Amino acid sequence: MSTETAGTAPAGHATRALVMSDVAARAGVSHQTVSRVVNGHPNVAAMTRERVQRAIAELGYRPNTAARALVTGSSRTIGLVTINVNQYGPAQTLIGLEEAARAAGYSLSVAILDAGEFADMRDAVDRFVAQSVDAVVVHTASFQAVEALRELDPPVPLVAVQMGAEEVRPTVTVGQEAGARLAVAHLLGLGHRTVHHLAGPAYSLEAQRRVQGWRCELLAAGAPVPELLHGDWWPGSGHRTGRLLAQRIRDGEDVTAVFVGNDQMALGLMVALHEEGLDVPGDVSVVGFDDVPEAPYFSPPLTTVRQDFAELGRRGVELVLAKLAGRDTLPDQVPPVLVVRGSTGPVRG
Amino acid sequence: MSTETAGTAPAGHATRALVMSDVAARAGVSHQTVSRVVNGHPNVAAMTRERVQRAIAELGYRPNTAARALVTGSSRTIGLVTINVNQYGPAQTLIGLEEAARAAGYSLSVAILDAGEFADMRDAVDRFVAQSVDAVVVHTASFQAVEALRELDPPVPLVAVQMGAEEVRPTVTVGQEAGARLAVAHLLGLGHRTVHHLAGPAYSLEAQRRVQGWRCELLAAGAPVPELLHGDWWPGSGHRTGRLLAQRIRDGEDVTAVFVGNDQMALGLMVALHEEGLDVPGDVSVVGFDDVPEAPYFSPPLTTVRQDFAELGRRGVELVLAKLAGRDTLPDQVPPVLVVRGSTGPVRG
DNA sequence: TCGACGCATGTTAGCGCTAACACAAGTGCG
DNA sequence: CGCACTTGTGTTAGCGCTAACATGCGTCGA
Repeated sequence: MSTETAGTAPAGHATRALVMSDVAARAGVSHQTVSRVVNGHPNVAAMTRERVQRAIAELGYRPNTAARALVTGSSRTIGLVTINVNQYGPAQTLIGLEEAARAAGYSLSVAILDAGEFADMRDAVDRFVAQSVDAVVVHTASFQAVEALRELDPPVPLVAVQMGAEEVRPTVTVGQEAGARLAVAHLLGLGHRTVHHLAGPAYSLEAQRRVQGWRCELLAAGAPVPELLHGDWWPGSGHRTGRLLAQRIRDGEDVTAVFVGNDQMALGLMVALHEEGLDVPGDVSVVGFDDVPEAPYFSPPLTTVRQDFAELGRRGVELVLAKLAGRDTLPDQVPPVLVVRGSTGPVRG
Repeated sequence: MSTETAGTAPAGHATRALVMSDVAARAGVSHQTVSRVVNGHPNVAAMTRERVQRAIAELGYRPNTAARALVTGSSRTIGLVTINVNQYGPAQTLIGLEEAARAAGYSLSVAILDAGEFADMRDAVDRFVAQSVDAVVVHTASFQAVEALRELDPPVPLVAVQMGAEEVRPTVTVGQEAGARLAVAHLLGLGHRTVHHLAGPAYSLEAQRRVQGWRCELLAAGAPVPELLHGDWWPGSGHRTGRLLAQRIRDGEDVTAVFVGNDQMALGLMVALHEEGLDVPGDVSVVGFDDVPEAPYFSPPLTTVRQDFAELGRRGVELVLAKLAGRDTLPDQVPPVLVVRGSTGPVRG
């Protein structure tokens, strides 16, 4: 038998040009049979299958993704459009997504947008489509991005993650409103007459959702709704707002509790309050949002709303898989959890 | 002339099956001419080129990446193997990489390893090779990962970023030793007799490099080299070490300056020192590493060594492009910078 | 006993693109 | 004025794989 004629590259690891027919030759079958084995088709004799698998293992063969993508139209890749991966949340979500995608046999291709701009978004999605991705996951939460998404109609499933705009598409979100209400309820429960809110930037849907939750909970409790404050997610804006609030307190305004849109701003805010001679939580209670790993080590340790970002990513992939399998899907929500630490306390009698 | 016969999908955005010959038909040329225009070949008449470009624009055509990859063997994609993207540094580097890659017309495909294990690393690189990536960038710094890399010999350029093992391959790093020496020199310059060091985990090459820098600088200054302490990069381990050091100080040990392997551990450490009634920088000066965005808002604001992670990513791509262009490359270093804030001060007289 | 059927496998076509060659028309030079 | 050479364009082959059809053989019910 001329089965072993493929003896040119036995355990090759330097020059790779292994193709399916190399494996076929070694196993003494046709390339199609190798293809069947690789793809798990049922009608292959057990012995043949084994022989082919051995040949694959011995040669270290991997099917060429491009060829496969060309003929099937699928590259077993998911495209991710995201922003601000330097922030804790998006980074964690990325990890969850990649892990779940890989577990399901998909690769992850990423595009990081500078701003959630229409053109960038469209371009990123177009690129992914040209790459024959099987699905696109969008992880951004600006109004612009949502607008851009509405105009888009890619020929592959598109799922949104943490968009704050559940109506748009199949979406997974952490319940932003629910989280905000948790925070506000906690503070009101401690006896605070009302709760101020330092929100994220106006373009952010997530920020807006948290504002809604904050307002609802206040209204539900019959508490007055103070003027809304805006930051940019970064510590510096929290710091500036802290100074501002301290000034207002000196002016006699009744500020005893602040719900801050994320942990980083909460950090800046608490530092500013300290600098102004105010005690947290003695004078002002502070609640953050996210529960970053550093939060327990802020001074004082930050009470915050935990979002399970990695789970968000995982569910995003689940949603993708469901869509690809043709199953119909409902918007999904990961519930937020309030983590009480030292930055909140009863209102000073 | 039957130039306009491709009138089926004029401004299509729903069902996409646009291929090169659609464009060719619309422009009244052969598909090869379209290919030439798309790829910028010189021998195309200006008028023809323009006509084709108009057809492309009108139809919204994008060449199919898979088909291109199949024939050229290049997918204009860079594969990134990375770890711990939830940490500030790797996340920033990812951003820098993606941005630079996209600017150069490359996509970025990512694999995030749970641990820098041999099998995982090999698997990730193999997957990338099967995907016809043009190059692989490895961003991890464990000994295991470096070992795995040594065994690997992928048929595409492989560049390492921040590996702490410059000898292995073309590499870009932030000067870890230089950064550590900066920190130690700063503290010694403030009059501290010696500097303790809370290092990152033992498996980390970066951590080891910083240890080397710390030790060298101490030896060069003729200062005693205290026992090395190890953490795991996270705030909790900094906190535990802070308690430990406080105990030692109570026991009479001479600890007035600590150089900590990253900012997160420095945060935990400072908090523990406070809890134990010690003042920073009054009793103990602390220097971190990384300069995370929160560092200016720690209590006290953290003196730290800034690494330009995004620049690292950008240079990584530069190195890739250089390799692809056949240019030979030297290991590259991004210089670290000491940022002095409030956590360091002169030794208490 | 024989045709219908199922199973294991082989053969062929073609996914959308680029590379290599083919060819017609124009250009320059001895 | 013809030959080499350039320029613009078309035609053909084939990248590595999967889908669809073809084939050959054993099994079973009528």
